[in-house]
Order: sequence, then structure tokens, then C-alpha cells
Amino acid sequence: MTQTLMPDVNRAGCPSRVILEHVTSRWGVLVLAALLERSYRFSELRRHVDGVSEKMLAQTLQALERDGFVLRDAQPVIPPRVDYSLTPLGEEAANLVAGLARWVEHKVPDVQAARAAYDGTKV
Amino acid sequence: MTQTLMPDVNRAGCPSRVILEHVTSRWGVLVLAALLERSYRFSELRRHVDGVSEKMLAQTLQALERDGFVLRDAQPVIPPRVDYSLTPLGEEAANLVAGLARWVEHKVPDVQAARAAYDGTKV
DNA sequence: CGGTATCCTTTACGATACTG
DNA sequence: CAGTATCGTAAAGGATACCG
Repeated sequence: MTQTLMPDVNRAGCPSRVILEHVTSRWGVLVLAALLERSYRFSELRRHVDGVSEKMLAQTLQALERDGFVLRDAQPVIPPRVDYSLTPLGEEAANLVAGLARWVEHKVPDVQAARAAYDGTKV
Repeated sequence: MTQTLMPDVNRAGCPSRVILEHVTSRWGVLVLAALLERSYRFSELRRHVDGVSEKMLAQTLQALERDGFVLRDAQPVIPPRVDYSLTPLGEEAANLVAGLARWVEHKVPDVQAARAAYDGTKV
């Protein structure tokens, strides 16, 4: 039996690392945070998460769906309609990353001040 | 006067996005989480965060230092000794990302079950 | 509408060698 | 020890075109 107990993000090759990277990926964070408010259709999400390409959005959603964070509901209508929402597991993840995102938004001035100080002493 | 109020991670070009990317970067997360426990020397950190290269560790630490999350204490001794620790701001960030990392470690089995189910229906 | 396929560019990253 | 510099590869990502 292989080592399945005690996942550790500090160990290279630990499955937890890949999951963490999905959740903290550039677009993964923003998608999860968006879906925390409400469910979105593909193109809605694409407009909401400014700058994401179709390709990356599809890729991000697939990874999150496969990991059990996102639920994909494709209705067999014409034109097609696909709704994305969070699973209970995804909601937990989304709360954590959305908390981080909101904290960052709130601390932008502090970071900019730190950068100004850093750049000042380093020139 | 330019738009400095209401940072929004959903808007491309918003400074909050770059900060968020530093904090959620592949190695940024692990470095912040490590420094939450205690301060580390460069090579200690390199061993602790398994798999990180010298280059990426240096680059990550510089970004985090410039953003005001990490404090770099270089003692003028031979051989050189440099200690890295968290600023108060960095401690807040680290608590959030470490919380996320611990949550992921805890949920590894759930994700693996979700993947098995997903891969099962998709083949 | 909600994607996929293809191509191409850019960035990330790692390995190695070197320096104060 | 704590980096920097250089190089090469691999992966990320964007643009466009196309399909069910």
C-alpha cells in the first residue's frame, strides 16, 4: 500500500500540490470567487472575469469540475445553455480564495506604499 | 486624478491582480506558509520547500519583499547569513494562504474521489 | 452558445556555472 | 552561504478559425 496519509504541500509530487495549484491558479481563483455569488453561464463568466480567453476559461472550468469544485449543467436546448455552479466542496474552497482576494483588494494601498519604499531604497 | 479607489480583481489591469498573483503563485504560497511557523535562512527555505530552484526562490522572495510581505535581514558576516521573516502584513497574507493549503491537504481524498467519478463517466 | 483545434508567442521554470 | 547570469526547454497563454 502506498503512502496515502498525511498529504504535505511541501513535498514535491504530493497530490495536494496539484490541487492547490488548480485552486490558486490565475483564473481558478477568479472563477471560484465569481461562482460564490451565483451561478454563471460560460459567456457570462467570460465577461465577468475580465481578460480570460475562451481557451483558458474552458480549461480552468474543466480542472475545477474534475476536482469536484464546480458543477456543470448543460441543458440540451438550442442554442446551447450551460450553467456553472459550485459544489459544497467548491463552496468551501471559494470562500477561502474569495477571502484572500478581498483581503488583497483591501490591502492594495499598503502594498503600493511598500513597493515605493522598496524601490526608493534600491535605486 | 486617476482611479485609485475600489480595486477589483475582476478587472484586467487592476493592481490587485498582480498582488494576488504574487501571493497565490506556485512558490509564493509555500514560502508564505513556511514563514508563518518561523523565520528561515535561504538554504533552509530551499530545502523546506521541496523542488524549488535557487532562481525561483530568490525571485519569489524578492517579489514578496517588495510587496511588503517578507522582511529580509542580511547580516554582514562571513559566510553570509540572510534571514527571511514575515512582516505584519505578510503574516495576514500567510494566514490566509496557509489556511487554504491546510484545507487542501485535508480534502485530498474528496478530490481524488471526485476525479475518479469524473474520469469514470467521461470514458 | 459553448465550446474545440490549431498555431504561434511569451513567460515560467530548471540546470548549470559563476561571484562576493 | 546566498545569491546572480546565462542558456535552453517546457508550459502557459492568446488569437483565430471552425463545429455541434
